[in-house]
Amino acid sequence: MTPFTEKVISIIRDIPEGRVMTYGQIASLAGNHRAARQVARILHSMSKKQRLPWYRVVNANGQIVIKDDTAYNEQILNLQIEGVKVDHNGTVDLEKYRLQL
DNA sequence: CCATTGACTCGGA
DNA sequence: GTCCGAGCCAATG
Repeated sequence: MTPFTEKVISIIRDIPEGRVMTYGQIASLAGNHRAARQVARILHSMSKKQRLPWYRVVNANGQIVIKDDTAYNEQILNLQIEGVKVDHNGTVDLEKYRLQL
């Protein structure tokens, strides 16, 4: 692991309910604003081994972009449970739910 | 160890 | 609004 990875994980764990963050935002906080992809990758691999609210992470457009359909639906479901509205495109209102720092 | 991949992002046309 | 190209770098094989 790298400090970057751990930082990303801790940041994600701190995302409160009903809020979301973008990959780029997290990457930036973790030290590399260009490591958005790694953030995504970390989620992909870590979510299998740890409990992370990975579903609170969306891309820069507030849209859920994920290949695995099962996880995709799961993400939307979890967000809705927390009160985040997701439209039929799998997009959330960033202006409203994005966690500002 | 080297090569490929990818839940991304940004800027330009 | 769209499409394209390039950057970035950890994880995987």
